[in-house]
Amino acid sequence: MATIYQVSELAGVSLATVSRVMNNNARVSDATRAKVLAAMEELGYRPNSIAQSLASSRSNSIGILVSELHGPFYGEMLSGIENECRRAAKHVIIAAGHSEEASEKDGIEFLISRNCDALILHVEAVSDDYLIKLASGNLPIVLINRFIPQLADNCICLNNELGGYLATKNLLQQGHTQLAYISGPMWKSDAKDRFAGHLRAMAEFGLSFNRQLFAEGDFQDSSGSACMQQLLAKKLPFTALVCGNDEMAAGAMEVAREHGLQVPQQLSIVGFDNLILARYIHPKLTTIDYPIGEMGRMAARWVLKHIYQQQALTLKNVFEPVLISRESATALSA
Amino acid sequence: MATIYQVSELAGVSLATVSRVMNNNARVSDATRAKVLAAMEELGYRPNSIAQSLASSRSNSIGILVSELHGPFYGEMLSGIENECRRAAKHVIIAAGHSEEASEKDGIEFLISRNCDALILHVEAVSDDYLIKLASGNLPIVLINRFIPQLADNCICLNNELGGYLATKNLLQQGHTQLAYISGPMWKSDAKDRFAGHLRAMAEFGLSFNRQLFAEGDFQDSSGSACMQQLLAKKLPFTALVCGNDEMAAGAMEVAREHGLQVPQQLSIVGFDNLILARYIHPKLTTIDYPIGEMGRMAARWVLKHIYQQQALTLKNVFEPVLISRESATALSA
DNA sequence: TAGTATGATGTAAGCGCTTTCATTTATAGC
DNA sequence: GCTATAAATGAAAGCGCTTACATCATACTA
Repeated sequence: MATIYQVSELAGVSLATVSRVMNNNARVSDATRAKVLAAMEELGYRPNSIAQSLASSRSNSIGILVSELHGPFYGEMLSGIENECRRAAKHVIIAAGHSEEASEKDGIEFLISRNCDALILHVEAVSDDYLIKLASGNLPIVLINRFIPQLADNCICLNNELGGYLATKNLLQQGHTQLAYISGPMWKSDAKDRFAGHLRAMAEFGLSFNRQLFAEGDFQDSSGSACMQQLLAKKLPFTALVCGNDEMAAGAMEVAREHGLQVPQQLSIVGFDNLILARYIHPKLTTIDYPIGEMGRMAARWVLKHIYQQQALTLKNVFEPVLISRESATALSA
Repeated sequence: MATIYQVSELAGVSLATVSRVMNNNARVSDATRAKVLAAMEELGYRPNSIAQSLASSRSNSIGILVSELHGPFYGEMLSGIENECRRAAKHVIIAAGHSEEASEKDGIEFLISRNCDALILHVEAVSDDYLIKLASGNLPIVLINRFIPQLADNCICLNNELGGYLATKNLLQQGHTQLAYISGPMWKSDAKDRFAGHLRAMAEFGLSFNRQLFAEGDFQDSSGSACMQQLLAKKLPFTALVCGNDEMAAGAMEVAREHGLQVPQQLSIVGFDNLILARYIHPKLTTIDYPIGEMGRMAARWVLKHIYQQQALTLKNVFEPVLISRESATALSA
């Protein structure tokens, strides 16, 4: 592999000049630039990014921490980030946190030791204080799907409350009055916010929340099934079900089917996230769109703008969810 | 951030000694080692991986190229790889190739410029020759889901032919004799191999292949739907359908439903890959398991063994698929 | 006891770049 | 043509490590 030294020799200029044309910041005459470029071409020169990093104390890499690499959600997010970074010739280093405090901290440590220029984190288990302290260091971080007032500018999130509101309102507008709710784990802020939105919509329609028709799952499809079993076991009537996410909705729908309930004729179901699977299950799931790919892209842009000085980019911190109306929720037939 | 120099000063030893205890290869007396460790601890020293890489010309990072970051398939694979690498404190740099030749080459270039110690590639569009040439350089590569005889040792793949055989045989054993086939794009070796397996099973049962009941899609669910439409339009009878992958099976199943065909009572369907979605669609899809996560892990192990000298690891190059029997395929009722 | 392995440590030369500062060369004003 | 100023280029000092190679004790051999 050719080095900058060989290029400089072939072009008949100094190292410094070659470096300048690479980073095309300082002024280099057109003639010299052409010579250097020709030499690079001839040698098939490719800069050694490690050496660049060491010399410039900038690794051009962005650390990403997600809960899991598999599953329908994070892939979308990574895809958005990678896309944006690649264009800017930055690279991503990825670690998984598995929604566990120790593991998340571990992953962050790992990324730090890798000399990332910035971190994009989708963390759930770690405390606000930890993050605030982390952010006060000299390594910039951006948080996806988590809002911490002190770090507001660094947070890219979805208005989960509005999403919960929209999901519920949709059902209410179609005449449903007996709604059940399967929530994600209430210690997660998104689960809590979605539920808050539900409550707001209920109140707006003059309906009171019935604790009997509420169950708390863990965002997995299996817990959707389990919660649905619980709900059904109570023998209380309800004509609509709103779920904290699509996966639990899928699990719940299956149980409904097993109990001979027709969806949506006898039971309307709405999910949240608009995962791919929402289109695959039958009937197709009405849900709330969570533009996670777009949000990943935005996080990457945040970094490009703040760390790599790409001033032209415009940023957006909070995304508004929209209802995706499909087949699983319909008007209540008299 | 403390540097090795400060550690050496505090411990009262030379740089070299500190470096030795970090890499604990050379012999250092226990007393000295303890002093150094204490100094590191006191300073909260963390080695600068960039500097290590430059000095040792080893980046401790492994480049991964997948077709897409999103979607149900690659996430699983990445997860397997990350898992294995993380344990060994290696990191992964990820790029997407989008199943296009230019883009794949581009991604590979990108990874090379990032000084990866090895590459794990899931490529589709690039030619065998290109890969052979690439492999002959000094950057080791391992190929997932692609078999090139000259590079046999570097290939981790699934016996797709056997998978196709198993899928079809399952139907045949249940009494079906009129089978339709929706294939992936025949220029992809996995699609071709799966189809070859289908043919072998058919032949084994003394059945001849009917070109009229064959359609070629692109592995996406929409093409599964389109192919199913074509097949149905021909008005030829068939009681079972084997699909090149789960996504196309899902698309096809939906069209079947729209045409009033009961699955599996009137039409048995089998997919391939055993994606998560296979469990979500209704009826649950009978399919062939593709242990892509395990294969990703194996690719990582290959690298750990060959590049980072972890001799203890045992490797496996070809994986055997197994049939996952669920609800979408049943015996032909007389 | 000198002679020689052997183990523990130190010295210093890079790894391939970036970047400051000094120097040279071109441009302009008079 | 000569100085004042700006633009282009070069020299060289790192960035924080690894790793020959050199050095120095210490332990063993004959």
